[in-house]
Amino acid sequence: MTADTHPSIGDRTHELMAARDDATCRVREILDRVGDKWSLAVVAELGKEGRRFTELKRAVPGISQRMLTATLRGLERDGLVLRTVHPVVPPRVDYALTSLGRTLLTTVWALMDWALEHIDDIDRARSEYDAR
Amino acid sequence: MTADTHPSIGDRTHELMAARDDATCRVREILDRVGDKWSLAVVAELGKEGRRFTELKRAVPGISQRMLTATLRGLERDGLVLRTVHPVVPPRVDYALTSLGRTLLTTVWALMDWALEHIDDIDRARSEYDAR
DNA sequence: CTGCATCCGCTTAGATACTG
DNA sequence: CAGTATCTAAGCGGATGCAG
Repeated sequence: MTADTHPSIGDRTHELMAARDDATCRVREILDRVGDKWSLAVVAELGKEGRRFTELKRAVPGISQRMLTATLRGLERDGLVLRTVHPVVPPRVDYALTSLGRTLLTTVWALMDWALEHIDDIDRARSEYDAR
Repeated sequence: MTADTHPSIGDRTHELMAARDDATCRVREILDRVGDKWSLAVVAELGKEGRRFTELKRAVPGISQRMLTATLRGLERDGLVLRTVHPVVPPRVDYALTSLGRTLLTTVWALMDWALEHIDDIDRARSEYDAR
């Protein structure tokens, strides 16, 4: 299957681009993890402080139980969120960002800054485009 | 940031969190724009240099004509990509990042750095989680 | 309280064929 | 070369009911 049928691009260029292509690929993986509908909101919420399940549900408007559970599971699986179960009745489960999760939060804030800085430009571009 | 020392949810806390909630919301908008399956790869590709349609199709493995068109339209609509049509036969259309698009690229690179730096941690966390 | 199981509609995106 | 149009399959996510 893997036949070298793409000699169109020069070898040197290919090598030089390899690192960045790889990075692009990795970023896709990252975006696949945090780019879904709810992960970012949950991470941002947990960035404020650790929360319980129901607190999170209240804090993230519009999220369903099902999606909150799924989102937390995914984040926990990726080592971004720590889940702590207290063996009491009624059940109590605390969620908090891990150190890895906090480094992500920092990076995400950079994206937030970009968003806040340029959202107006994008909205304007959109309006102009849609006007045609 | 939060001068309020009480962790209870009150009006002041709500106000103080409004800015960050808003930022979270904005980032969701941004992620809705660039967080799809192909936008980032296309932006990264255009970050190297301007490209023609078919060149991009070759440069982004796996993308279909349909999705490349849709992705480029979206990026153009948001003012991130400039589309230049040359009235010649056969048709020639060049795509390039706008200055706004380049600022995004810079931010995306920050995310790339994070990805490259922590992807191993995530993979490890995943493996450990899946082992259970 | 904190989930899991099920059903189901909607959106997304891949494949394919066609056009200027 | 650079798209558009149509069909279809897969997956996301919402609502609801049940359980430990």
